[in-house]
Amino acid sequence: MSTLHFLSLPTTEVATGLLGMFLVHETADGVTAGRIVETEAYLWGDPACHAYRRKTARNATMFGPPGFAYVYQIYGLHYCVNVVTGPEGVGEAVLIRALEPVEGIPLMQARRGTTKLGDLCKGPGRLVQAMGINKAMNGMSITEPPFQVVPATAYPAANTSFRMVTTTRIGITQGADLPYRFYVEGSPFVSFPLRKVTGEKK
DNA sequence: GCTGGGATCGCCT
DNA sequence: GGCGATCCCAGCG
Repeated sequence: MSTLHFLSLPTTEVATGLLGMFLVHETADGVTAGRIVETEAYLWGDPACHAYRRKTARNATMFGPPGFAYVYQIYGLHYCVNVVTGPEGVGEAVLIRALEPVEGIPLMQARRGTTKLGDLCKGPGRLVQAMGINKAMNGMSITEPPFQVVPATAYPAANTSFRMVTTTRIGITQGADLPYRFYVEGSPFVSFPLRKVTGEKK
């Protein structure tokens, strides 16, 4: 199954399936890559979803076809990156919340201003900074270079089995009880391991 | 045309 | 664990 085909699956399947896959960004400064260890799904009809009310200039990317990056600014100073899912016309996406640093760690350290491995990509704003993602990348394809999601098979050394934990999402007020957050059990790179756990599988 | 709130982070205690 | 930084835009008028 191609990456684009995978990203065309229902949003919660994409959110869970992205765990263990890799996010790769090639820039003039070098390549950075990380294993996705934490995601959140934002669905149609979900009050926490940016596309809940209607299509606007800010959330327009979410209404486009799947396989593109939705980058937005939060709290005036941080950025978050999502993978757009759902068919064109439907505003759904998966927020990437944490990565395990895999490639280009010195570059991540320089961008983040810290050498501590556990602080490089733990949290949506941090991973955006570590990967060199910026708001100009809103609407960019996330299935081909220089910015792409790649299957775990691309990094066999880091392709280890894991169990998935399902919890409620972080930092939202609307839809706070919905079980749409997923992470790799036991990973030290997950942003908030302790949270209301609603399920576990895989 | 104004106002308030938000899918966060880092520094302080 | 608490709080300040700081900006885009939706909602209302």
